[in-house]
Amino acid sequence: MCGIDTYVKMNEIKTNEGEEKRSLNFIEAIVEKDLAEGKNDGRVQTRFPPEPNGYLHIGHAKAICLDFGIAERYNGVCNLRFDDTNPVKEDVEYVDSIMEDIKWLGYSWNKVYYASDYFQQLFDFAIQLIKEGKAYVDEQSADVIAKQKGTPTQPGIESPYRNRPVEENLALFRRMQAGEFEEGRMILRAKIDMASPNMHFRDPIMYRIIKEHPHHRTGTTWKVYPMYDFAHGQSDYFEGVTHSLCTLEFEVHRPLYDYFIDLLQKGDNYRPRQTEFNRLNLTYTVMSKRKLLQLVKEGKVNGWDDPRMPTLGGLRRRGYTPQSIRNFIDKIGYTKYDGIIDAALLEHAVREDLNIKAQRVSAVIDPVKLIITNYPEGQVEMMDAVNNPEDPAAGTHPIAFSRELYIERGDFMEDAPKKFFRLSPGKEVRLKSAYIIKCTGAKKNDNIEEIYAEYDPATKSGMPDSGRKVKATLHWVSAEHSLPAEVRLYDRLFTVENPSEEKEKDFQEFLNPDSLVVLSHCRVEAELQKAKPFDNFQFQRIGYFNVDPDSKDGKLIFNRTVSLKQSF
RNA sequence: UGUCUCAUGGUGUAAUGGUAGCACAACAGGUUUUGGUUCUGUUUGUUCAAGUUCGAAUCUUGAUGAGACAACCA
Repeated sequence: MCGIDTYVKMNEIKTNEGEEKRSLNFIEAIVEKDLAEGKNDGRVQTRFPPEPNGYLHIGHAKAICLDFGIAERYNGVCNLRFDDTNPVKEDVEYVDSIMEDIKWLGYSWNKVYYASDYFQQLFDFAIQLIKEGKAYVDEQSADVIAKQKGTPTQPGIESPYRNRPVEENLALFRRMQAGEFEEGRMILRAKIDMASPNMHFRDPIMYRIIKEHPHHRTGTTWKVYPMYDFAHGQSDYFEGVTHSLCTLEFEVHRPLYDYFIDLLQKGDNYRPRQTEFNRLNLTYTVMSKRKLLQLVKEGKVNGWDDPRMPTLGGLRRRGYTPQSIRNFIDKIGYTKYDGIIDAALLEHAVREDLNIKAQRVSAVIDPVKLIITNYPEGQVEMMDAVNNPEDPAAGTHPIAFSRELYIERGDFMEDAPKKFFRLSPGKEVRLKSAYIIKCTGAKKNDNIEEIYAEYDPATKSGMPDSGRKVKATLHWVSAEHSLPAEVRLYDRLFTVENPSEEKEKDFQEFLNPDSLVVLSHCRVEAELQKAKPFDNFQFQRIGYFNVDPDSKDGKLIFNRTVSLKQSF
């Protein structure tokens, strides 16, 4: 059995010359060692093996980047294989979405396989094992079998059907496939060791009967379906996978993986090996597919791509770029340590990516009117607004300036404390891309209704006299020339800090009812009329937003990707 | 009274037996037509104990702690 002994010390690894200098993760180290030892004829092949029973989430992205990344790095191939051995849970809808999400992330597979392609081969292999006396048909109920299995600390006991004659097993298994028995009536088990300290060796189930749910690809051809443990390793072997990468919870399955491969292998210079890495855990984030499915089914969210979901579709609608997700995965690395990643790291990754890409536009989320009392009524000036200060080549776009503007309610204070740099009576600020103004007062009626200011014509952006320093710069839109829009600020869907907490309680306790806040009546600059779904923008000083694909004729909806590091 | 796996700042991740580094987070300061960005700096770490060694995060032994495993799920 391998374990720590497969871990390769860095000093045994020689990196190719000219290659960027970065330390190998432990899986790359294993691959390089295998290559150096001439294993598998120098071939590297991986696979990404999702079960088509849900949408891919950020945790899958970690596996995808590894599976495809390893293949890319070592000139190998990575195939997509749908692990569709349980028709009860699976659907073509998921097959399609999974392929789309992988493509969106920027990866392409060599071939698409389905575990169901191997149903005949697996069936034949099962027959072989029965003939060799290594498998038997058990007619006990699930309940009884579970009890006989023992516990992790207590050995199990053997089934009375364990020593059934080979011919009887063979006949029964064939009759199972012929559809002669009801679901749950009997199963095929491997005859291994009911006293093994590894629970998975206590005569694991190889096949069960499923008749009431047709398979999404094979229809009703099959009445018996292989279990994961009897399908996965063999599928790897049939395909020629050399490095079967999976998450830590499959560690205990590896001896069984090896057991079946041993029985299958034909003594060539090839053998698939399973290596486990740590699954992604994110603070505040529920990643369990079962629970995400529940949220969808109970209508707690609007589908799998609801922007509050940690699915790739949800992140996409929220405005995350594929590059930002790949950068994030790259930062967190692969180890065998089961930790929890701070969601701030994911947010940093998208900020970093969007900062260099996103166009800056003006939007006023909570508008209050600002009147420039000394600006001629009816006059309109087109100002040049910088598209992206991080990218001079991005150019500028025009934005209309007029006598009546909107600014953020929060950018004005009647009685400003010392640390408040923005607008208050008697104080000067710059209006971004426009003039320096001085506040002369405000009309109040419970709330501030209008703010008054005078502009200094000599301070127009870009003019010689415009260099005067003021403490703050505000964003604004022209009242007449701006558009109404809807903005959705998403908070965290879950308030759980540690994913292990959710195991203890009903995860719905962690649902945050305020996770979706719709702000209507916001005003955005007219430039945004040109925006297309999924376009990313940085709203000045507010955060990163993307255009929601739900936007309909003229009605703009923006989802917040992430707020700026600090905003006031 | 099981088997397997893991343990490096608050979080994650590096380090041929030889200066414990990087990123995020936090804090402080410079630049700035947005309190953003950017730049600089600061704080915080090898679970414990014994051993081997000139020298241990790294090797050995023993503790301790954490996770996984008892679906006719994957």
